[in-house]
Amino acid sequence: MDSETEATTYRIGELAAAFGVTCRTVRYYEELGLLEPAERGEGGHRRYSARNAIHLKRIQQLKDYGLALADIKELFDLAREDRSGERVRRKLAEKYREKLEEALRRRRALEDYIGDLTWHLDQLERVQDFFQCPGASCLACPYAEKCDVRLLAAGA
Amino acid sequence: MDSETEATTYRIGELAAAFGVTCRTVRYYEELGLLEPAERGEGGHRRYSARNAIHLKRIQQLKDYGLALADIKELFDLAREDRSGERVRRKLAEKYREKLEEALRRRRALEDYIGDLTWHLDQLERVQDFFQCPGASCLACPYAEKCDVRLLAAGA
DNA sequence: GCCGGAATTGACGTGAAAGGTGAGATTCTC
DNA sequence: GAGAATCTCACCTTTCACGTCAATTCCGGC
Repeated sequence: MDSETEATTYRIGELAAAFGVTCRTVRYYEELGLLEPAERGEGGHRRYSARNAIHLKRIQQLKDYGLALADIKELFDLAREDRSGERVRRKLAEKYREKLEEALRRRRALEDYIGDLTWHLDQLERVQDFFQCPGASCLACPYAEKCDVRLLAAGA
Repeated sequence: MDSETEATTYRIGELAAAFGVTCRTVRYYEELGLLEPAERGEGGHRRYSARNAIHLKRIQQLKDYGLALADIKELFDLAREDRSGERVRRKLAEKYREKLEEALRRRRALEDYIGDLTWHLDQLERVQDFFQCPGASCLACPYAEKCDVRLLAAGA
C-alpha cells in the first residue's frame, strides 16, 4: 500500500506537452474543478499522477464529442460522488442516457440537414435561381405547406 | 415587365415580426452582407421584397442546421455570383457537396460518440471506477492501442 | 399640420466559452 | 548559482449573435 505513495508523477509542463495543450489550459481545468493535481511538491508545484493523465484524456475525448467543459464537469462531479455508491451510479447512467438521447436528436437533425442538402444539390439541376422560391419549382417543394414566406405573402 | 416595379414590399418591422426576430437582427444580417433590402424609400427607410423574405427564411433554416452566419454568407455569396452562370453553378454544387461531406463526417463522429456512450453505459455495470482506466477492465478496452495515457506511462 | 410610433445611423455593451498574456516572485535542476 | 520551469493574480482576447442606448428623422392617420 506504500508503493502508491511514490508512484511516477508528472509536472505540469510534461503533462501539458504530452497531451498537446498549454500549462494555462491545465490550470484552467483546475480552476473549473475539472482536474485537481494529485498533490503539490514542497514548493507548491503541481504533481500529476497517472490517474490525472487519464482525467485529462477523458476531458479531451468528451470535448471532441462536442461537450462543453461545463458539461464535462457535471459528469465528472457525478463520477466523483460515485465512489461505488449505487444510487449515484444509477444517476450517472441516467445522465449518460440523457446525453445519448441528445446525441440521437442531434443525429436526426443532421440527417434532415443531409437530406435537405442533397435535395438542394439535386434542385440545382432544375431551378434557375436559388432564391426564386415561389415559382415554377414551388410545386415540387417539400416545404410548401410549412412555408412562412407564402403565409407572409398571403398577408397575416 | 413593369409590374415588377410596384410589387408588395415590407418595412423592416413587418419583416422582423413575421419571422420572429428583431429589427436589429435584420439590420445585423445586412451588416454581414447577408440580407440587402431590395430598395430604400425616399426617406431612406428599408423596403423589403418577397424575395428578401425568402432570403431571411433561408438564413433561419440554415441557422437551424447549425451553420454559423459566416458559413451562410459564404453560400449566399456563391449563390449571388451564380445568376445562372454555368461554371459558377457547378462551383456552388461543389460547395454544397463539400458541406454535405462535412455533414457526413459530423454524422460519423456522432455515430462514434453514440457508440462510445453506449459502451460507457454498458461498462457502468462492470467497472468500479470511471477513471480507474489502466486496470482490470483495460483488457477489454477498445481504445487500448491508441491510448496516450499508456504512452505517457511508458515514458516519451 | 401635427403628433406618436416606426426607422435611421452609430457606437458601445453583453455574455458565454476557452483560454492568452504579462508581471513579479519563487522553485527546481544541472 | 544560473537559467528553466512554476507559482499566483489579475486583466486581456476573440468569436458569435445580437442588445441597448442616443440623437435624429420619417411616415401615416386624424
